[in-house]
Amino acid sequence: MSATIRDIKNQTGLSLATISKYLNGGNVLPENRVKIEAAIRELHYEVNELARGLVTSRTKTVGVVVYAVESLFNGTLIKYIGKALRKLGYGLLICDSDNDEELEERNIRYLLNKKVDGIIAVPVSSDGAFLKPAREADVPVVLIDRPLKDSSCDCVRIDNRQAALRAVRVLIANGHRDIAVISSEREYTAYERYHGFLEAMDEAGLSVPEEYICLGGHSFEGGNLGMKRLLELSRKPSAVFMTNYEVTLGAVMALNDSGLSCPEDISFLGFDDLIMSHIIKPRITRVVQPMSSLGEKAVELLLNHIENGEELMTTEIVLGTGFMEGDSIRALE
Amino acid sequence: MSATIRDIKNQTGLSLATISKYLNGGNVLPENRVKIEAAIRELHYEVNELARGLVTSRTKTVGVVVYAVESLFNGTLIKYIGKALRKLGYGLLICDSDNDEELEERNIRYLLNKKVDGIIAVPVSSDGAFLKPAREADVPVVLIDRPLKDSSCDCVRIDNRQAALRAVRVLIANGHRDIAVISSEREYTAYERYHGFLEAMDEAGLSVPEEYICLGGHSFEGGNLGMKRLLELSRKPSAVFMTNYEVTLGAVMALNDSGLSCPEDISFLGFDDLIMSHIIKPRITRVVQPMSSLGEKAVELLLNHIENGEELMTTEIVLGTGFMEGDSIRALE
DNA sequence: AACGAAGCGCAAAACGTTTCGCTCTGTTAT
DNA sequence: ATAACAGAGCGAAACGTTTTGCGCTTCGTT
Repeated sequence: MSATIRDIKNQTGLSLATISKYLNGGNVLPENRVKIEAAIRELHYEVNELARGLVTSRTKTVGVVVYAVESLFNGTLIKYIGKALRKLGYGLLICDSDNDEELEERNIRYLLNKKVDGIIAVPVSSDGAFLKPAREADVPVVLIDRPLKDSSCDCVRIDNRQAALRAVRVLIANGHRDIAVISSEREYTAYERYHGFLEAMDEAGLSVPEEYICLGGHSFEGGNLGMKRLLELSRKPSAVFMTNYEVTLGAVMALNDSGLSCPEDISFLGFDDLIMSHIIKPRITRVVQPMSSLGEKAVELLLNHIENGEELMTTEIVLGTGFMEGDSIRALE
Repeated sequence: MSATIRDIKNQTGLSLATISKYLNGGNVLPENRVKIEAAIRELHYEVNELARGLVTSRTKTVGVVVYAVESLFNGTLIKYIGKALRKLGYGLLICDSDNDEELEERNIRYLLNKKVDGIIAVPVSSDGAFLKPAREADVPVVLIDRPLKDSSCDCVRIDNRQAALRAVRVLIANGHRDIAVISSEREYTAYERYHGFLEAMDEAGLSVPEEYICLGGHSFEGGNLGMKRLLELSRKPSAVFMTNYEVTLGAVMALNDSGLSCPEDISFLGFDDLIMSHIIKPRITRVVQPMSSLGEKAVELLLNHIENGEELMTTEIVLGTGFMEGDSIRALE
């Protein structure tokens, strides 16, 4: 069908080795370079990556495993990862784990079978077992957003606890004392942000009544139900901290249903700055993650392993977060 | 590193051909089958897809090109496409065209170079030029959502015009006469839905004043600005039809900013049933697309081409739409 | 008992690259 | 002038599969 390196050989009279050398950036005599380039243009030659991969055992493809591909957080991440990867000539093979640990492990195996050069994951599991096949095959892995329990894998993330701590301080500085939190204990990010909240409260000498703590899951439902519960309390909090995008949305919806309004009746502090945050009224004051950097740094880290084979030790990159002021926090007295 | 078919050969004493035949589902003597299976288990053998691909020129990988990977519509589609594909042993290589026709064409070329067996696209372009390289390489393509101008490529989509027509009829049946539309003329889907709207109005003998027609783009901004303009009119419409998800969101936000409310002051008819629709209050009455079927049918169609080489003629699958009642339409008697 | 067909196995040739070890040419340092 | 050496090219062997054509058995039929 399409031209092969052998056709170039026939056309130029050079050997396969020389042409291959040219293709891979080696030095060839200027006259030969000209010949080869002419032949390539003429025959529309393109390297067959499959054949190349077979001998180099490198496919210029990385696998990306996410817990849910339709989540905006992951979609945004995938966009940046893809962009960075393509710039370097790599493609990305996507796998959706559907929040299922078993599927996640199968995905890893699948990608290894496809001979990806590396894997980037936003994992479901926090326990490294699912990465065992990758380690055995010596394929580098970089995690985003969620490190392993034992930190035994490279990871790019934010300092969730610190980000939450600082944000909650703002709430306190605005005079709020009765602050509730809607989060979860299961997911790593949720747990950290929740504990950042507790730390801020503790630091300010404020106590958090049991009923102000809603750990119903880092999901739309979690946020929705949590908020409903809070609004039914006889002594309502003056402010609520919601620890991710979905929870924030769910909570906003619950508020809308209740007839109360923000920030008049209750103040909101949210997390993540994805599309929705702009359209909701009032604009939620929130912690924002550096989405593009998360993706780019992960790619950078992974390619260091792939191309330079850096095996030194596992590195963890912690990026700074931003804070976006909205109109959802009312200053008390 | 890992075991090859040659190791199986040594272990079993059979020839490569026999083992290969077994691997590909051919008939082998029961005793040999047992030997091979034992060896495979023992050596943890797995087919090297690269080598297989080199000789069969099939990679069991399909390329997916979308105009924007972070869009919820595409993310949802990718989830279903991926699921269907994996069931059949195929993987998916994702490319984001970033709404850029030139990048879209480069993406196609890239995928061909990666030797994908087929391509599924939610295209930016409506002109088939970008598919030329795929046609030349004889790689099947299936489009989703947006057919080509000349219908020269397989496509899975809904009947946009019909869906809009029916939906707008509901508005009219509720007593609305002064109906505005926020849409676009550039994108195929927008254009069709807009014309479905016009058809419904025409059918009912209603005229649409110029200023009720906002064609500012199928985007969040388009919806937002369109709605703002409508709300500034001295004679406001009693209802507005918004022709996709982003437009709907933008319009809802504009309404929120205005102090008016839905459905008391104005009625809404939206399009697409993605997460957001649930959290917005009031719940928008809307047209819903069969997201999972769109993805699954596209995969089915593509695999027909890949595995059976069906070349008959281009087929177009048109799926039915649903209608989700919300509380955003006020009945004017 | 002979014969053709069917079933199964084998060796070898592909697929399109990269890489290894070698030769050749020409240049620099002694 | 010569030894040493760097630069560039070459042929051949690899990478791990599938596929093709052919030969051997075995079985059922006449």
